[in-house]
Amino acid sequence: MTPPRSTLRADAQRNREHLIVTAAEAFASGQAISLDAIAKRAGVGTGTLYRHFPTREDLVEEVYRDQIRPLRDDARVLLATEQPAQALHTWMRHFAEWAGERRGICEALVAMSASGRFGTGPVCDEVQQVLGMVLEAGAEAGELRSDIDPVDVGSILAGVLSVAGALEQRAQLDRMLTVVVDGLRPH
Amino acid sequence: MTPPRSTLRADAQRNREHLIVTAAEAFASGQAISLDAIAKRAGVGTGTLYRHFPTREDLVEEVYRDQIRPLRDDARVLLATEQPAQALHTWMRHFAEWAGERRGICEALVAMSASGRFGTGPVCDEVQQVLGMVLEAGAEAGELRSDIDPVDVGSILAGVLSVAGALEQRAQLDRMLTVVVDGLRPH
DNA sequence: TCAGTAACCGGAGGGGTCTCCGCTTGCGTC
DNA sequence: GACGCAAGCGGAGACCCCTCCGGTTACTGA
Repeated sequence: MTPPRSTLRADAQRNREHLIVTAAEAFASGQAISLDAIAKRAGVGTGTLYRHFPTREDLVEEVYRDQIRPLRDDARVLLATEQPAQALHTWMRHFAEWAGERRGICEALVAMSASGRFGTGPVCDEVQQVLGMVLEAGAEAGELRSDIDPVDVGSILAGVLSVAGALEQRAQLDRMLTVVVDGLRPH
Repeated sequence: MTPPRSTLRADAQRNREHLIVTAAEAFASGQAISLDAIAKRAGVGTGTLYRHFPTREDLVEEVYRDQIRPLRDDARVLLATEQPAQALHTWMRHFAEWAGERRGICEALVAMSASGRFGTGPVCDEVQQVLGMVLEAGAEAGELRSDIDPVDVGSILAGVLSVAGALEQRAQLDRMLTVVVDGLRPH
C-alpha cells in the first residue's frame, strides 16, 4: 500500500524545470517556436511537456512568473506619484509595453479570461492583484468606481491587448485605454 | 497578347460561390469543422479554398455577409426608442448574442482588428457603420463623445467578446460593456 | 537490498492549417 | 475551330497541436 503522493517525483521535477528554462530561452529569442520544438530542445517527449503544462498558457504563465514582479513595484510608485485614475492608465500602458516584449502573454491572458481562469496562474494573478490595489486606491480617492471586479478590468485589458497589442497600434491602444479608464470612473 | 483580366474566370467564380454556400451550411450546423473538410465537401482542393479566402476570417466574413443586415435595422429601432447611450449598450448586447450563435465571428473580428483591417470585410464594415451611426446620434444628443473613431469602438467590442463571448459569461460581458459605454460618455 | 507499484516517460499518430508547384482549363485571338 | 497562355486547380507535404498508451523508473515498505 503506497500512500498517495503530493510532491512531484524527482525526475518529473527536473523535467518540469528544464522545460521552463528551455521555453524561457526560446521565447526570449523573439522567434516563434512550436511546443513540440521546445520539448525536443529540452530533451523530453511532447507527452511530458503536455503533462506538465496542459495548455500553452500554463507554460507561458510559468515562464514569466518572475518577470512580472517589477510591475507591482511600478504600480506602487505610480500610485505614490499620480492620481489613481491616471496611475491606472499609465500602468496599463506599462503593462502593454511589458507584454508586447514577451511572446505569448497576450494570447495566454485572453485564453485565461475566456476559460474563466483569469487570476489563476502567476502572471494573471499578479495582474489581478495590482489592479485590485489600484482600484481600491481609486475608490478611496473617489476617482474610480468601487463596485468593480479586478477580474473584469483585467479581462478588458486582455481583450484590448488582443486586438491592439502590436507596436504599430500603440496610438489606437492608448485611445482605447482612455475609454476604459474613463468608464471606470464613478457615475 | 492577352489583356490583364479584372473579373474572375467562370470556373473560379463557381468554386468561390460553392465554397461560401458549403461553409455556410457547415457553420450553421453548429459543429466545428476544418477548412480542409469544407474544401472536400465543396469538391475542391484545399489550395482552391485558400486562394479564394487567404485567411479563415475572409471566409467567415463572406459567409455572414447577408445575416448581419438585420442588425442595422435593429440599431435604427433602438435609436428611435432609447436614449443613444442606452441604445449603444443594448445593440452591443444584441450583437454579442448574434455573434454567439455564429461560429467563428468573434475570432474573425479580433483577427481583423489585430491586423488593422477592421472595417474591411462585409461584417466588420457593417459593424463599423452601425457604430458610427449610433455614435453620431449620441454626440448630437450630447450623450456620447464626439471625438471617437467607430473602428476603436468596434475593436474594443471585438476585444471584450474575445474574452467573454461565451454564453456562460453573459453577466461578466454585460458588466464590461457597461464600463465601455460609460467610457464613451463626454468628459 | 529488493520487490511491487504508482508515477512518469516518450513518441507514434490523428487531425488541423497552410503552401507550393506541376498540371489543367477557360477564354481571347486569329 | 484551333492555338496559346494566363488563370486557376488540386493535393502532396511540411509543420503544428495534442492524445493515448505500452514501456520505464523512482520511491516505499519490508
